[in-house]
Amino acid sequence: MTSPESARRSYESVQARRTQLLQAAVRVMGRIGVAAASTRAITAEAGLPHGSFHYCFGTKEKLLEELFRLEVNDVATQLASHLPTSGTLRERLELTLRAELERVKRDPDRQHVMLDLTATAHSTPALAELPGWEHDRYLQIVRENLVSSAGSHDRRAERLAVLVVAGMRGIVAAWLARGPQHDDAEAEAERSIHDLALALVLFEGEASADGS
Amino acid sequence: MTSPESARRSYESVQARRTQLLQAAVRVMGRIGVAAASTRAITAEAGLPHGSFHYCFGTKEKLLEELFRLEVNDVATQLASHLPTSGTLRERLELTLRAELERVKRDPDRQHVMLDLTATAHSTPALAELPGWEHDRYLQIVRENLVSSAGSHDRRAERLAVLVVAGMRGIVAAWLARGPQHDDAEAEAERSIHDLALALVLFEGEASADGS
DNA sequence: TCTTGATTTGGCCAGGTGGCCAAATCAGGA
DNA sequence: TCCTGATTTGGCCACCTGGCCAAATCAAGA
Repeated sequence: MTSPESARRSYESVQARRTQLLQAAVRVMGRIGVAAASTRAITAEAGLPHGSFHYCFGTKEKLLEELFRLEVNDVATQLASHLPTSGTLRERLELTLRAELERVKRDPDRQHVMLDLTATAHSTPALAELPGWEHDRYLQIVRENLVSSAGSHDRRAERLAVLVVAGMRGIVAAWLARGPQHDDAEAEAERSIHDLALALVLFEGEASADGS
Repeated sequence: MTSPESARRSYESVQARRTQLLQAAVRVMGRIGVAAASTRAITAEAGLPHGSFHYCFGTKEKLLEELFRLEVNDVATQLASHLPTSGTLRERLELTLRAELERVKRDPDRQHVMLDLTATAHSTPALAELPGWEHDRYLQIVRENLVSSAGSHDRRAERLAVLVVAGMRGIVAAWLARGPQHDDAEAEAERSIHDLALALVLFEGEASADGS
């Protein structure tokens, strides 16, 4: 009976459909950008009819918000799971920065989607608070690692964490700007990580001696 | 004869109309984002009829490319004009970073437009090379200043410049993520600049002693 | 004066957009 | 068994999008 063209889809929970759409969204956004990823483009990528979009999310803004939160959580999880707990401060800083760069290199389009989502959120009132939340998220993870692993004071770890996150962002942005196929980009990023880790270690040493 | 509603616009050169549209574009993009800035929204902001858009630019992509180049040139000019030529390395680094932060604080929407344009360019084949060109532009300016002003070797200045630009990007991004009205953002950015300048000076000192 | 070319303008087009809905379909408990 | 609520689906809507064009208007040189 179930001939191919008249085959009706088996029923799934709304949650299952939601995750399908979210995964399809990040794929298609990585290919054509956030702005060009229409509700129809997303449902088509997921192999679902257009009507399912409104049924599962109601509004495109809802999809964007949920996608942003999911992606940030995923990045935060990967970041947290690669934080080193032993070694010198310099080694730990290098490993942290390198792990983040490796994550971006593993799937550059995904990071492009994150940056595109952040830009979109900035000019969307309902999503305007998300970039701040995202930044605080990364900051907290790095700070707590520095406190628990280096045993430094909260105040000192905070200042160091801010520089780590800022440098991380800048190094990743530079690598992305050059493009994944650019050869020099990788070497420059590696050198930046090496140099930044050294600079931060020297800064930490200087600061722990002096009280500034 | 020239009754208000039938008053025809006085003729201007295409270039004049182009700059009108470009200025209107950056205004409206700062308000509603790059993606939402349609050709009609831009012409309306400029007080021109819709047809003038195609007459002046032909394609929206052309407007985007020209706008990107203009904005990058403007940022680069402001950056170059505020580069210090005297003082200790630490003072010069602080001034450079602070000048860039002040530029962003002077008109945050403009920086949002830049980031949004960069994200858009990444998923637009015709504009894909612009982000790399932008990054190299800033890098070159900072590097040349370090060479001429600090007299350091090209190789050393290059590595320092990369860290300066990366840190600059990260600090500005952090400030923007918090939002212009957030009080703590300003203090944190100032502290980051202070700390980063110190870290880079220590790095430079260490590197000039050792040969790594 | 006439003519040539640049500029202005409003309207037109095919196509895409987000959102919505009612009818069809199904799963599972009463 | 029937029935209630969840799910699916295709089509509909008003609106907006980028691009285009021909007629109207004007400036300035021949």
